[in-house]
This record gives sequence, structure tokens and C-alpha cells, in this order.
Amino acid sequence: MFQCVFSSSVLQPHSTSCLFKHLFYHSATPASQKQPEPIYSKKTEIQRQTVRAHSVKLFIFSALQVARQLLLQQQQQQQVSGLKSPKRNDKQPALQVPVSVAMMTPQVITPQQMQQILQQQVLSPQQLQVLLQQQQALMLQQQQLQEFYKKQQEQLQLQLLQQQHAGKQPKEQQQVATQQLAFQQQLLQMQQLQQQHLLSLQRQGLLTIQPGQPALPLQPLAQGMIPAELQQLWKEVTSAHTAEETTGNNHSSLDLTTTCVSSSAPSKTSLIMNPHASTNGQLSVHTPKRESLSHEEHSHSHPLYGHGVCKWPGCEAVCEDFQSFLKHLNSEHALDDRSTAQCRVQMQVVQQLELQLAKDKERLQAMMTHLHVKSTEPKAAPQPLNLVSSVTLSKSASEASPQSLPHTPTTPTAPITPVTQGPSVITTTSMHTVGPIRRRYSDKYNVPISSDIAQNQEFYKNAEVRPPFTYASLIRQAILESPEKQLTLNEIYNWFTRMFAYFRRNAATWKNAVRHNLSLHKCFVRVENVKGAVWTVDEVEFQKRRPQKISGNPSLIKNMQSSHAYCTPLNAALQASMAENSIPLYTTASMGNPTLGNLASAIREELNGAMEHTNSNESDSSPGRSPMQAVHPVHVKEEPLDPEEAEGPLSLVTTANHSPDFDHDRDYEDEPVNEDME
DNA sequence: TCGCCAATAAACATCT
DNA sequence: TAGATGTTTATTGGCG
Repeated sequence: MFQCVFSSSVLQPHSTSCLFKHLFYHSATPASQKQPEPIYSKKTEIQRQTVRAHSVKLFIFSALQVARQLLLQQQQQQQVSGLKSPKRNDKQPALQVPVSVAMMTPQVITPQQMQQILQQQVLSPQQLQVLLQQQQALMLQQQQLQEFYKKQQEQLQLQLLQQQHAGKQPKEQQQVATQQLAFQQQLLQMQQLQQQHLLSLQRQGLLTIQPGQPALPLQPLAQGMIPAELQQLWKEVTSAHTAEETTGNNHSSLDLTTTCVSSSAPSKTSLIMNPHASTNGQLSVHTPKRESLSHEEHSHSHPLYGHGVCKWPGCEAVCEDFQSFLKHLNSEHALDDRSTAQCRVQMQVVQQLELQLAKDKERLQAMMTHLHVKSTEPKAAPQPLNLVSSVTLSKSASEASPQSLPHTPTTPTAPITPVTQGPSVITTTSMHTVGPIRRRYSDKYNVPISSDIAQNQEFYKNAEVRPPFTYASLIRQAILESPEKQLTLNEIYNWFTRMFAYFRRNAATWKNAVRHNLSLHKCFVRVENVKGAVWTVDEVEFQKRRPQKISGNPSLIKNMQSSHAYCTPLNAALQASMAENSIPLYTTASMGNPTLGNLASAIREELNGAMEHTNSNESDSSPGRSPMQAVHPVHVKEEPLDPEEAEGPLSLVTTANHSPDFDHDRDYEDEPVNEDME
């Protein structure tokens, strides 16, 4: 009986196939149905900040409604009161200095406050949609208010002119002045209301205030934002979200050095959360502070600008410099239906990608778990799992396991290197091969043995997984890991059993193989000392047999090609997986959003880079290049070899794919040794 | 299909 | 004398 390893599963498949079906069911079942979604801190933060932003924006919206009502009431009072003007004769400030629209605008939250509120938020598409609708309503109201204020101001100025020229209509003038005063009083009330709301938010933890932020809840009216600025800020917020999510997981927050809107605001407090992040820079046009920033800095960090091209989804307009990019951004990607729709689409893309990532992670985990379960199945998989090519020991070897240890119950973590190497991990045959099929395994894919063993130490120790290296490589590694770079045969045995659970079984087989390799390969030198015979590694011999020059070694070139070829099925798999899980994403891609293609190409580049890095890393960290190994003394075989025997087999440790680990001496005795490859 | 090569098996010798 | 150690040969099977 096998028990499914899924935490939420209680099914106990009675056979391997049943278990496999069960696992397949798990794989096909949406994650939400089988176990809770992995809780990512970022996700939680997103939700929290979304609520925060939502509350604040709703508040702004409601505050504007209140303002509008007040103004309407004022307008009605003005119409009703008619000539009942106050008898004040003193000059009102509003009369001396025309009341600006900004003064009259009920935007009491300063840019700093707004930015502080908004700087951390990441909205879900649904929430953004709601907010965008609110935003549109907000803009509409702002426009109405603005028009109303303008009318009022025009009337006022007209009256002032008339008064100056004709000295007439003092009543109307006073009336308007009173009206303006009333406006200010009402706005002050609103301001206080807003302050209370902000304090309330602050108390609820929905609004964090920087310690150095002076008088956050309340700012003078003169420091409020004009509607245009607010509109810009809204744009910036939405665009910044788009940009932030476009850039993926860089967790960039808004760079408020580029979003400091009002120069009049006492923005002494630096609100920069991430100096490398940026926004779309829309506000830099009218902010001296932003203009002080170098455009190179912008262009280097702006997620929507790179290589002289606007990276707005589906745009790719060529912008010669950052300035023109900003103009283009402001003109072509202003806040309109198209941009908001694209923003929504982009958010869906990101969401789908995150969902896909979560699913694939889960799938990977299930695969790992599944393979471990399979490796410990006593019936179906009596042989230890071979990571490379599912080597199953021969019948006699598997039967002759006097030192077999019980299977380790621990669940080892998956090997790092083979996973990242991709093809070196599991072949399709490993899933289906049954019986004593002996398959060749070697140091494939240029995995540096030392790093692989170091990275996957726990895995190899706990899982009966055959290390993807030849016996010769392992022997050499064992010797080199020893303090004196020499080991007795028994110590080599111990190293094998200590480091690899796989070698805790079938001792007769692999020990024979170890002895065979020690004798076979010239690079292993037997040295007699006081302890008896110890084995060392002859690095010269070892390095002689590493024809790894990429430019000249066809096997390496082939390996490189196969590495690249691996990317193609991976892309296909990725896209198939995406298609399987995210139709909207495909819709997005079909709309011309290059995200999917970019993602695929990015992954392809990453893989290529990884492969190249692996190759270079391998050559760097290859045994032949190890400084430690380079200084290792060369031992001479005490037993003079017969010339015929000297042609015995040797192996390569870290040659390319399908290259021999250790080539026979015979093969290299007459071949020119390419020293460049060392 | 063939050759190469690592893994495996086994025989044999030598040593402890 | 048994077991460990070391050597050699043959076979198998993967892979280019």
C-alpha cells in the first residue's frame, strides 16, 4: 500500500499504477481544490496594500462627493440668498488675490501623503478595475468642480474689473467674496474631516506614516494637489502598477523621487523605498526636482523604456532619448480607455504568469515527491533510481545485496544540479524502464561533480539515487576530498556509502567496480605508505584525458547543441502548459502583447545562459582546473607498467555529454594531447 | 550497423 | 583459510 504524499490526500493507492493515476489526478486538479495555495508573503502584502489603497481611494472619492455637495449647497445658497450679502467691507484675501482653482479644489491630501499611501500598493485586476471606474467618476467630478470654480473665478474677476472701472455693484462683489470665504470654510471642514479619516486609517493600520513625515494628515490647502496633478498621480499610480508588474518579481516600489508632485509641498522627507525602481516618469515634465535627475538614470531603470524603444505592451515605438520617451508616454499612453484596458490586460498577464509559476512549482514538487515515492516502492521499483538514465542493476547484482540497508524513509530534497540541468535528471525511459536493463551513465551535461555533490549532498545521502557520475569520477572526488588527497580502498568504500545512499546496497557490485576502476585507470595511483596501500590521483594523467576544448571537440559541440535543443521542447512545454492553464494569457498574447514571447525568449536566454554558464563553470571548476588539484603531487605508479598494460583504459571525469569519462589510455596514447583545454 | 566506452561480472592472484 | 585487495578479461548495453 502506498500513501499519497499530498498533505491533503488520504487516498492510499494499492499499486503503482493506481498511485500514478492518483498522482495524475493530483496534477490535473486545480491547486485550490487540493491544497491551499502557497502563501507568498508578497501576495499577502499585495492584498493588504490593495485594501489600503482601496480604502484611501474610496475616501478620496467620497470626500470629493462631499465637496461637490457642499459646493452645490453653496451655489444654491448663493442663488437663494440673492442680495442678502454680508455687510463686510473689509477686503477679503480672496479678493486681493484671485482664488486659484487649486485653492478651491478639495484635494487636501498632499502629494506626499498620496504617494506614501500609494507607494506600496499592488492591485489585483479586479480591484484595479473598480478603482479605474472610480477614478473615471472622480475625474468627471473633478472636471465639473474645476469648471465650476473657473466660472466662479471668472465671475469674480469680472466683478472686480467692473468694480474697479465703474465702482459699481459692491453688493455682488461682497457676495462673491463671502461666497469664496464660505468655500474656504467648507473646504476647511472637509480638510478636518479628511484629517479625521486619515487618523482613523492610521489607527487601523491601513495607513503608515513615515516617522519623519511632518504633519501628514493635514496640509494647508495651498499644498493640495490641483486636479491635474491628482490626475497625473492617478495615471502614475496605475502606470506604475503596470510597470511594476511588467518587470516581474523585482518587487520594485514606486520611486517617489519621480513622483513628488507639488514643489510647494514640504517634501523634506525622503520617501524613496527603492532607488532602483521608477515610475513612468509622467510627472517629470512639471517637476524641477525630477528634472534634476539624470535621464540616463531614468532610461536605465524605467521598465517601460529600453534600448530606445517604448516597452509599453504592443507599442514598441522608437524613442531616441528618454525625453522623447516621456513625451511619447504622456501623449500615446495617457490615461484613457485604451491604456487602462492595456493595463488590465497586462495585469492579467502577470497574474496568469504568477498562477502558472505556482502551478509549475507545485507540479515540480509533486514530481519530486512522486519520484521519491517510486524509488522507495519495494515492489515496482526495487532498484534504486538512477537520475541519469535509470540504471537498474543486473539481476545478480540486485539479488546480491548482503549489505542492503532499509530504504531511507526521509524525503530528500531534489538534487539541485540535475534539476537545473534539465535533461540530466530524468529521461522518459526512467519512468518506464523495467527489468535489469543496464544503461550507461556518465558525467553528462558537464555537471561539476564537486559542486553537484556539495549542492545535493543531503539528497544523495538520503535518496537511493545514483549519482550521475562515473565510478572514476566519484573515486577521484573521494580522494580529493580527503585531507591528504589519498585514501585506502576501504576509505573509498566508506566515502561511497557515506555520501550516497545508493551505494549502501549491492556492495559487491559497486565495490568490484571501484576496484576495477582503480586498476583500470592510470590516473589512479597506488602508493604504499605506513598505513598500507593508499590511492591517489595523478592529475597529469587525469588532465591528459580531458579533451574538452569546445572549439575542437565534436562531442562537446554536440553537447552544446543538445543543450540548446533542450530549450525548444521546454518552450513548447511552457507554452502548452500556459495554454492549458491560461486562456486569457493566450488572448493577451494574441492581442499583440509580447509578454509571452518575451517570457519564452527570456527563459530561452536564461537556459542558454545557464548552459553556457554550466559549461564555463564546469571548465572553471573542472578537476583539471582546480588549484587544489593542480598542486597535487603527481604520484608514480610503483609497479612499472608493462607497455601493453599501460594502454589500459582511462576515463575522463568531466567530459561532455556522451563523451567518455575516462578514455582508455589506448585511445590517447597516440593522440596529441590538447593542452589548451586544461 | 558499427565502434566506442562505461558498467558489470567474474576469474584469478596476492596479501593480511 | 577466509576475506580483502588488486588485476585482468569478457560481456552488456547506451550512444554517436
